[in-house]
Amino acid sequence: MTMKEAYTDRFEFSLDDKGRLSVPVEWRGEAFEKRFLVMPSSDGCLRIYPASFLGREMEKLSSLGATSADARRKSLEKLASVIQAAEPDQQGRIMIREKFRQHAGLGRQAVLVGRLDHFEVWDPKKWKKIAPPATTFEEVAKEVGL
Amino acid sequence: MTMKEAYTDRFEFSLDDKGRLSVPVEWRGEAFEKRFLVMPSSDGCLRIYPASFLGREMEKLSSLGATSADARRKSLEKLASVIQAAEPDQQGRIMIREKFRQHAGLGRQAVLVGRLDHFEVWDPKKWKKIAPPATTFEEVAKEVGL
DNA sequence: CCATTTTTACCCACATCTAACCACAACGTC
DNA sequence: GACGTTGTGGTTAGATGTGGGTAAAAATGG
Repeated sequence: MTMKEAYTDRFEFSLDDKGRLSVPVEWRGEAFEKRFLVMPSSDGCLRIYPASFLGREMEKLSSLGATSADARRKSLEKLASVIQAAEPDQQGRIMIREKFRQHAGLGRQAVLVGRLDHFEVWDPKKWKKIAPPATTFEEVAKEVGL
Repeated sequence: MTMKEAYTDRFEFSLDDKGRLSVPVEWRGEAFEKRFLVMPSSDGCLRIYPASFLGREMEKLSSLGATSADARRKSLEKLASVIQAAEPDQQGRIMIREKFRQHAGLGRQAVLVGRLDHFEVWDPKKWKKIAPPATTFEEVAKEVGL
């Protein structure tokens, strides 16, 4: 797998009454994909992956034993039923359906959090509650063993 | 792993009110990367790594068992959310967002400290307090056993 | 099948911010 | 001195985030 560029940093942007959300210019380069999948997350945010995510998952299926692939396929099919595809308009915004905004409790503001191969969208209040209080390099280095 | 060139020496440069900081010409050669990751450090400075750092870490993930990769991924994702990517302008300066300047307590001056595969950015006052007093080659040679 | 309402995509407008450009003093080299 | 480089500071054209209008498309309902 070739990694091009990673989603990093945090941004706070506004959602207009049409449900449009700007994707930060930092995540718009040639190395980034221009099509996304919006999925509800169990921790109360939205996870937004590059569209190629599904293709990769489906490829993984074919390199799996028939029995274990079957269970995975069922799970993926379940996931597919709650995924919204989204493509930015010419201003770089993606439209997030109301169903999804509701899931994340989104109002007029949203926090976008970079997570390497994808990013998350949070309601600012929720984010403040669950955000780690100043993540640092050393903290993670210890956990990961750099 | 191919080591190209190492970040060495110390420099004191100024930060303008736009948050721009010159990268020393000593660290600008062809052998150095032209894209950086700015990360907050727990000792109150900023750690600045070549951008390839993240790519290498992500590749390590894919060559790991699914279970142990999961915990590592979570940690790396946490780190990603507090990383700012930065690219020098045509004068060789990188823009450091206010969020990060605040973390390091940076004013109009900054000390840049070479750390082999990365460098650190310090507020001059903080640096004076923690700076090691005049290390010499022989001293370190004894410790390391050169 | 057509009429009506709702939704969506495209376009334009605009304030703010950024990045490219220019300028220049300090320094070092030839 | 003439020249180029480096660090530093401003100016400005263009990009960016945001809002709204409108026409096309889709959904809904006879």
